[in-house]
Amino acid sequence: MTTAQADTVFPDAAAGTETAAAIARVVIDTPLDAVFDYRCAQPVLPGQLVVVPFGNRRVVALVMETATSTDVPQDKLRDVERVLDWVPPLNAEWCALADFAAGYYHRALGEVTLPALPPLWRTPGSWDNLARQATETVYVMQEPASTVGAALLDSVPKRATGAMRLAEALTGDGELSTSAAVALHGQAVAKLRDWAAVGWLRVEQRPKALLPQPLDLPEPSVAPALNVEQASAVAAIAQGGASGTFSPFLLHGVTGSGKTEVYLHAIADALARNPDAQVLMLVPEINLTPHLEARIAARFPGVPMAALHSGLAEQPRALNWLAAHRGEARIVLGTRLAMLASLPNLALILVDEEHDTSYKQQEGLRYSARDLALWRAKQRNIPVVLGSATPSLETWWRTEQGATTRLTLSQRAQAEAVLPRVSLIDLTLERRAGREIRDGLSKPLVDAIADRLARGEQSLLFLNRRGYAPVLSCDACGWLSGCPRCSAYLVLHKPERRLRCHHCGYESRIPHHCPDCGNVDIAPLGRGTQRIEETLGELFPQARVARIDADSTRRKGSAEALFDTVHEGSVDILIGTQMVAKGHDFQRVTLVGVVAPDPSLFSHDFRAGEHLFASLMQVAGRAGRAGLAGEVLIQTRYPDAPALQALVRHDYGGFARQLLRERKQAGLPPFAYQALLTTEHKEVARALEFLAAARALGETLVAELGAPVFLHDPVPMTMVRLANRERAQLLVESASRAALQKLLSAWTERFGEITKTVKGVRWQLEIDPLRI
DNA sequence: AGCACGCCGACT
DNA sequence: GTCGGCGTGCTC
Repeated sequence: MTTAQADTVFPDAAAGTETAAAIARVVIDTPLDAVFDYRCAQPVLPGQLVVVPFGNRRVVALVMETATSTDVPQDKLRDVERVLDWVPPLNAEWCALADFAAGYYHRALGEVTLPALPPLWRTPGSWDNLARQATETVYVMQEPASTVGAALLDSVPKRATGAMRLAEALTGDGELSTSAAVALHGQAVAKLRDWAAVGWLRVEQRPKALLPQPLDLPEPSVAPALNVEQASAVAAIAQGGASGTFSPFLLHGVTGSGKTEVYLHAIADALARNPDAQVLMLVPEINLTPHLEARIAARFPGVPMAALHSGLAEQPRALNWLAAHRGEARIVLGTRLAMLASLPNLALILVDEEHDTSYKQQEGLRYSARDLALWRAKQRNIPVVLGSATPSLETWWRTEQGATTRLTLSQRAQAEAVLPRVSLIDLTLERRAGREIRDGLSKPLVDAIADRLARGEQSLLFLNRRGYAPVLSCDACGWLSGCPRCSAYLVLHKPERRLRCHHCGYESRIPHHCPDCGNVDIAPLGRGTQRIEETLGELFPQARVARIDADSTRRKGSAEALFDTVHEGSVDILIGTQMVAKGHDFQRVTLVGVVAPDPSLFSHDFRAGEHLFASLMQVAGRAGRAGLAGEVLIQTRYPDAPALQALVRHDYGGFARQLLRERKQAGLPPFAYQALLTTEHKEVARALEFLAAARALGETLVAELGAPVFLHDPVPMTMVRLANRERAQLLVESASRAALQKLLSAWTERFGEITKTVKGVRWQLEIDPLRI
C-alpha cells in the first residue's frame, strides 16, 4: 500500500481521474456483492484469474472487466500481483451462466464464480506447479531461419555430438520442445538457454496435452443393436442436435431399459457432428458408478475424456478442469459440480437419474445442477437429456405441458429380462395371524430368503438406516439417548461400541447404565443395517452375509471391494442402505426385500411420497436383471399407501398423475415456486425474531410491489437444534417465479436493517428447496 | 464471510 | 499482571 502512495504523482489528485495504469475490475469469493478495482501493470483480460491483496490476505480473483479509470481513491487502490496469463480467459458464455446462477440463487457473483473452480486454481501457490503440468517450454528458431540456422551449426564444435544433435533438430524442425531436447542431449536445457540468450532462439510456453491417450487403446466395444424405442429416442436427440435449437428431453425408462445405450449413441452423434464438440454427462455420485467411465472409454477409444468430481485428487481435478476449459476433453463425466465447469464447445448435456436429490447442492451456493443444465442448454441451443425411471414431478410436469419432449423406453433392453414382481407384506396381518416377526423380518420375507439360498441365488435387503439401532432407551425411566448438541438421537453402533449422532458427528461410549436413573437395563430400540446383519447371521448361519453402508465402506476403496465380492457371487445375502440402490447391477440377485419403508410415509415433507417411490423403484430395479426372474417384497404396516400401491402396479404414470393433482390443489411445486429462509442462533427465540422481522418487511414489500407472494409463519425447524445452534425457517411461495424472484431481491437487500436490531443471527436463503 | 482491533473477567 | 471472550468495522 505504500507503493500505491509512492505512485501518486499528484498527492491531491481527486478520485475519478485518469490513471496511467490499467484498472482490473474483479470479483472475489466474499458475500460482499461488489466489484473491486485494482491497478494492473500487466496486460489483463476479462475472464482471467488474478492474485490480489484483499484485506490482509492474498486471494484469487476473477477479472470481470478492464477500465482506464476508477472512482476508487488512489490511497485505497492496490495492485494486481499476478495474472494467470497462460490459461485462456473464461469466456463470456461461462460468465453469463455464473451471472444467471448468482441472480437466481441470490448470491454475490464472486461466491458463484470462484467456488466453481477446482481448489488448486484458487490457491495462488499451486499455479506454478499446474503450469509445469500443463505447459511445456518450446525453443523456436528466430528469423531468418537460414541465417540463424547456419550461425547455430557453426557455433557447435564438431566433437560436441550432443549439442550438434540439438542444432540439427532445430534447423530441421525450426523448434524443439524441452522433453524432446533432453532426450537428444543430457545438458540440453543449459545449451538451449545459451542460444536463446544470444538471440538465436526464443522461448515459448505451449499447452501440453493433458489427457494423453494410453498406448494400448482398449478394445473398442461394439454398439449393440437398439430396439425400436431406443432407436427413436436416439433419432430424436440427434435431430435436436442437428436443429441447432434448445431441445430438452426426458428419457423415461425403467432400470434395465437401456438408457445408457441411448446416452452412448447420443454422445457418438454429437461428437461426429462437430470435430470440436464437447459432451457433458452428469451422474449423481460418480464413486458409485465406476463402470460407466470404463464403458464410455471402451465405446470411444481415442476420444479424450475427463472426470470431474470431488472424489478426485486435487491435481487431477484441476488438470481435468483445464482440459475441459481448453476444449481438449471431448467427454466430461462428472457430478453436479461439473455443471459449473467451463466447456466452451458444449454440444450435448446428459443428466442421468435426473430426479436424484444429490443434484441439489446443500450448502454454499444451493444450486440445482439439473436446472442449470436446462438453462445452459437453452443458452447454447443444444439438446439436454434428463434420464430417469422415476422423473421428478417438476420434469414430468414439463413433459405434460409439452415444454420437454418425452422419450419412453417401456421394455427392458435384455429381451429375456422381465420386470420384477412386487408384493407387499402386511405386517399388521402377519402379527394378527400370529406369525413370527424376528427382529423386523417377517416370515414370508425370511422364507423367500431361504428359498434363494436353497437355489444358490442372491438376496438384497434394503433398509435406509445405518447403525445397529436408531436409539438406546431405558426400560425403567424412559430415558432416550439424545444428542447433547442436536435435537436428534444418538445411534447405537454396536461393532464400534459407540453412540453416534448422524447429524453433527458427536460420539460417546455406550453407557453401562442409565445416566438418569442408574438402571442397567438399557436396550436398543428399533433397528438399523447392523442389527439386520446380525439377525440374518443367526437365522442363516450357513449363509454369507455382507453389509454395505457408509460405515462398512468408510475406508477408501472398500466399497468397491465389497461390491466386487457380491458380483463374483461370494455373498448370499446383502443388506444395505441407499448405497446399494445406485449404479450397481447385481446380475444374480433375484430377491429384493425392503425392510422398513414406513418412516418416510410419515414425513411432513410433501415430497416424501415422491422420493420414497423413486428410491424403492430404484432398489426394485436391482432384482432380476439377467435372465433370472426377480421378486420384490416390501414389508409395511400401511399397504394402502399410494406410493406402495403404485409400485406394485409398476405405475409411475398413474402415481405422478395423482401427485400432480394433489400438488395443484394444495398449490405446491411444480404449481408454485418456493424459497426457504433459514436462520440460526444459540437461542431459538432470536432465530424466530429475525424471521418475524423479515416477514413483516416482506409483507410491506409484497404490498409495495404488488407481487403475488405468500409468506408463511416462521417456525422452528423439524430438527431445531443442530450442533448447538437453534434453527428456524420461513417459507415463501408464489405461483409466479418472476414475482417471487422480484420480491426476494428487494427483500434480501434490506436484511441489513434486521441484522442491526437482531444481532448474531445467521441467515441463508435457499431457492427451490427440496426439503422443507 | 474472514480477520483485525478493542475493551472487560479468571488464571499462571 | 496476561489469555481470551465476542462486539464492531473494513475489505478496491
